Amino acid sequence: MNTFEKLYKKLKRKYGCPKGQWSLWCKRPKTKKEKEEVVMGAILAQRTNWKNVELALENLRKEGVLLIEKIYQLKNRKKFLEKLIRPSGFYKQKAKRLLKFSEFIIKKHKSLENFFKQDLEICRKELLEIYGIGPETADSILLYAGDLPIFVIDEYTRRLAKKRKLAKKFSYDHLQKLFQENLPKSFKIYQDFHALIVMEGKRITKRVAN
DNA sequence: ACCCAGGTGGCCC
DNA sequence: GGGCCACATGGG
Repeated sequence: MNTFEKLYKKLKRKYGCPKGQWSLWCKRPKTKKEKEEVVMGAILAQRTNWKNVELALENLRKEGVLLIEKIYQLKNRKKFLEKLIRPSGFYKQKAKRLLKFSEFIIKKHKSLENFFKQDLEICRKELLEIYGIGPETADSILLYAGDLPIFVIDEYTRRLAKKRKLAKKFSYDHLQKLFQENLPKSFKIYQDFHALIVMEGKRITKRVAN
């Protein structure tokens, strides 16, 4: 067993099953509706506290628009969408991003399901071409909504890699390659491992703050 | 009254 | 390829 696998086992023993947000994100299989909720969450979570994302998701749910098709229909009611997602911060940008994403899915692929029928590489390339979708958001969507084997690199992963000296370079592509080369190519392991890294990261942040 | 949080795009060199 | 900035809210 290599360093990465050992770390995974260790965190797994420490935290057990994914909790909170991760109980949905790591759920298998997910319904169509749940997958769409994961996508919205991934966009709203950019540079924001998960607690604030939940407030925004709750507003969308109450209005019955926590679906890609429904968001697309709000294209002429941008102010309304902005109001709903306000708690997640950067709400004007994020409203634009949700609309751009929905427009892409509906116009080009009809549904999220159809979109995921393509090869992983094609899916990723198309996601990165959408305004407001960078590598982390794209990979979160592929891994947690699409159940596709691609490892997500975020700030917590980067910090952990530095702390444990898992790498010499810490660019997104390099770290992603490193994690993937040292783990079995399994979306289930990638989903769990990344969730565990975030759970561990939050615990440490909290401890330092106290 | 600060400071922080799963990023991204635009601009500059 | 990398550095700096804007974007905005809720909670400690």
